[in-house]
Amino acid sequence: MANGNAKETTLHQKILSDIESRIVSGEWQPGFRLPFEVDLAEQYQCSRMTVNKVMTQLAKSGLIERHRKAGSFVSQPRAQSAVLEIHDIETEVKSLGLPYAYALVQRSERQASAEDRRLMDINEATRLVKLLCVHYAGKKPFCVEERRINASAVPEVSDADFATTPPGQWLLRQVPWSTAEHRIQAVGASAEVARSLGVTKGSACLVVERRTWSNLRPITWVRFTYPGDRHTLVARFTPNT
Amino acid sequence: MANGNAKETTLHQKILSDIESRIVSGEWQPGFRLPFEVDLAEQYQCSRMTVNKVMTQLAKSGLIERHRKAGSFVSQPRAQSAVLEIHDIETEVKSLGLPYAYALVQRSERQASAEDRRLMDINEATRLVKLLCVHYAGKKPFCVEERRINASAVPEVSDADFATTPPGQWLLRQVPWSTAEHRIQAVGASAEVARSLGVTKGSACLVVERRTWSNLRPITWVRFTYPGDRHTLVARFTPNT
DNA sequence: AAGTGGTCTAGACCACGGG
DNA sequence: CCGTGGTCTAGACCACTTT
Repeated sequence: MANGNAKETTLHQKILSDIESRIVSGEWQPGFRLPFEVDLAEQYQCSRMTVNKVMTQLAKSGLIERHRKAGSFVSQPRAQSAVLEIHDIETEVKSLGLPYAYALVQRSERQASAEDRRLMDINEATRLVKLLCVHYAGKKPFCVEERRINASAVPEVSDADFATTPPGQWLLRQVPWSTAEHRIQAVGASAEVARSLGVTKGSACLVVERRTWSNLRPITWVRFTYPGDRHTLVARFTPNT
Repeated sequence: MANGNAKETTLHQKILSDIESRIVSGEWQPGFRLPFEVDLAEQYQCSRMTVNKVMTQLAKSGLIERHRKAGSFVSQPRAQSAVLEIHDIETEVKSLGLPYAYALVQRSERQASAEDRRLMDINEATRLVKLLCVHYAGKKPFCVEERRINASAVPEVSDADFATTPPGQWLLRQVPWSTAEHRIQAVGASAEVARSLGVTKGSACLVVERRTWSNLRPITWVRFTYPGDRHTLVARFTPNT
């Protein structure tokens, strides 16, 4: 049907893509009630568990909604949620085929200021390491990184040398798994950023801010500022998966 | 452990969050080999299928990697993938507590130009409807929408009246399920956009471009331009789900 | 009250891949 | 080879929700 050339291996994958294509092709419109699990099991000559696995997956992906006693229904299409891959800057630069370089511009350590507390949701007793770095692609500045690291949560940061290692990579080793929130905006370059990036003041820049927690503790806040004409974020969405 | 106050209901949920918290807390470091399914089933006093469900989910979320004969291992933390919710503009405006309004500025229909083909991956025989619209939050312009719709794939578009209904909502009803690719950039406002948005020319704007396919056919291309100081995209990431 | 999905079990067979 | 995960089954009981 509307299926490219996916190599169907397992039984539940076949059933999944079969039902999926009926939905995305419009054969089963939003609101349509799908056959019950027992009936599908009969149709596909398999056990109910196998069908259930498929239906559970379809429900998780948002393609159908399920209600006990009522049945399973094709969802009304809703707000799209796209997956945004946030890569490491070094990886990003190298995937462009350009040599990567990094420079630490400034470093300080002190108690959290009011501004810090606003950005990071921490109290004033918290110690912070603040960094300003520039990432280069070839000779050109690729982006500016402003970073705050919670030294109370990650005490090793006080001894860390960020002269050669970008703080993002260092943190990834210190705090393996985390939760993050990203904010994406367009802003005009400040005088300082414009100087670091080699662009004119006020020119459009893409700003990605990230706050990171681990075990519910704030770990780091970072703001990446990219020249607007040199960087694009890409996100993809498919009903599958 | 590091778990907030999630109300654990089912057995596999309990096992899942138990293992999850061991990983995110660092008790099980990246590279650590988890107990085998049979052993976990023994530990939790349940069947292997239940453990398998949990482990499969952990693998899908990227927290662990699994290899036959070798076992299951805590993953090395990789590039973060954050989920970006792309909302309908009307919903977005109303969620800010502001009255929503919409205006169609311009409409045309013709064969695809070279520029159109570059943006949409279509051939020159394709007919396109091109629209220019402005979305308002209260009295202020909220964003400008430039849109191209594939009239060969969605012939009903020729009769559609976009004077009162934004094309996004109309399309959602015509083409219920689709694949989309988003590109996010910062650009300086062009003279035309600046006029429509009531900002100064060259001021930073957030641009979200979306290409949409259904059944592998290109359906629509749209570019939303938001004043940079009035709009932020938010994306969240958690190891769960 | 009845029917549906949600969960769980105790098996089973197979394919992959490390030793 | 043979241990591991991947898949599948044919049951079972329960919770929820609509009737």
